[in-house]
Amino acid sequence: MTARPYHHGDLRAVLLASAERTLAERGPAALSLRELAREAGVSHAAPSRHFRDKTALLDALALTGFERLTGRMAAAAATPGDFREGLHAMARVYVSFALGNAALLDLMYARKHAPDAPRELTELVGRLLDSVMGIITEGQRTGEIVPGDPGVVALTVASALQGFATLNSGAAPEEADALLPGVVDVLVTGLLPR
Amino acid sequence: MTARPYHHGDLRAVLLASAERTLAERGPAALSLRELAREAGVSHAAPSRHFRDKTALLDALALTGFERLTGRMAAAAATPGDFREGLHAMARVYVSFALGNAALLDLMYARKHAPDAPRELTELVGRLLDSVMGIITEGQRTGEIVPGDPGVVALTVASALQGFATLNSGAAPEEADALLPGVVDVLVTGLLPR
DNA sequence: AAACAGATGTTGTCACTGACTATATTGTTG
DNA sequence: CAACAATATAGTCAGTGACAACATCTGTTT
Repeated sequence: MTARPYHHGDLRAVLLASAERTLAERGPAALSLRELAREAGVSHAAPSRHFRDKTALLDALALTGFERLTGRMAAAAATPGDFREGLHAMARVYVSFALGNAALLDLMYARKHAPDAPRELTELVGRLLDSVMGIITEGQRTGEIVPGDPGVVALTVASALQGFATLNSGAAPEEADALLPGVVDVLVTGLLPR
Repeated sequence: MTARPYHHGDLRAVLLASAERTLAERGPAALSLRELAREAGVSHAAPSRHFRDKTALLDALALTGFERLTGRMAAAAATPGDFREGLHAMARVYVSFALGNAALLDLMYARKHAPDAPRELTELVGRLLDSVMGIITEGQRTGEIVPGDPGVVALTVASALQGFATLNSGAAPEEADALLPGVVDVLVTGLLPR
């Protein structure tokens, strides 16, 4: 059979998958278009047919990352249970994604903040905040959560999750898992004595 | 006088300063040892006398960043006032550094989490957490803060600050300044109604 | 003061990279 | 089947990080 067909057939997807693996295993500096092409068994210029330049590939990678993360967060937000359970569930989802894809998450936010960031990226991040906002407004409706601007409350929660991930990246996952519930509870009850 | 002395005199410091400027203005991808050398007016191989390789320069840069940040945080922690004021002050310091040096902060944490991160980096980050821990234990001593593992409380605060910075990087600084006090207050009072 | 040694800087080179151009092959559609 | 778009190839260019060999400077020791 076709020992090596002229057309790869699925180059774009293969390049993205390969790039994500390299990113996770050897960091962003080790990511080279030419090496990706070699791994895919195509010529060094083939990737340019699917990504105008390296940045375009990174943007596409960041996009897939946000899509997956947003999907998981939306799913976690939709599972039944009281507010506190829901918050812990979302925290687990976010942090487990962040720690399991640390380099990718770095790239995601780095590209999002780039001056030439594509519109889709910022939109997806908005939807991510929406999923947090959802359980906040729901909790406020049932009286389980302090009233006030839900945007600020959601931002506080999202900030804590993202920051926790950044500060614990590189640490052993079990360690982070052990710390997370306590952090979420501090978030829930606040710093002031009750 | 010496039109261009053989010895630059201060190459290491100039390279670091130039690198930080380039990082802030054009991003990490635009950082090239050769360009730094050109800007400093030395040959392309001169930087290797001060930094074994590019990573060593980045590590040194990350180190200076943590030194400055840790210093400012310690100063903020030492200023008098009640707990809530102190917390707001530290939040302002951390976030203003983070937003004013977004690319550098990225680099700082990226290098800290690298498998070959130098020991000094992790030590400095520890001292940074200590400065947060300081006002927490002090607040607990005076009864202004909920008792419990101060490490977990400090981690929650630090996480929220770091995450806030990440989520608001790229936004206008005034916007972040407007949001931060509300976020800190949510952190202080918690999500549960009182 | 002369000699030395170590630090600092230079030139030259290598393999690798991202980007570009021109060309070849394939698949599709009228 | 012929035109056309999509996809891949080969070749090339300037820029890069790393390294090696050599040059110059500076401080110290004798």
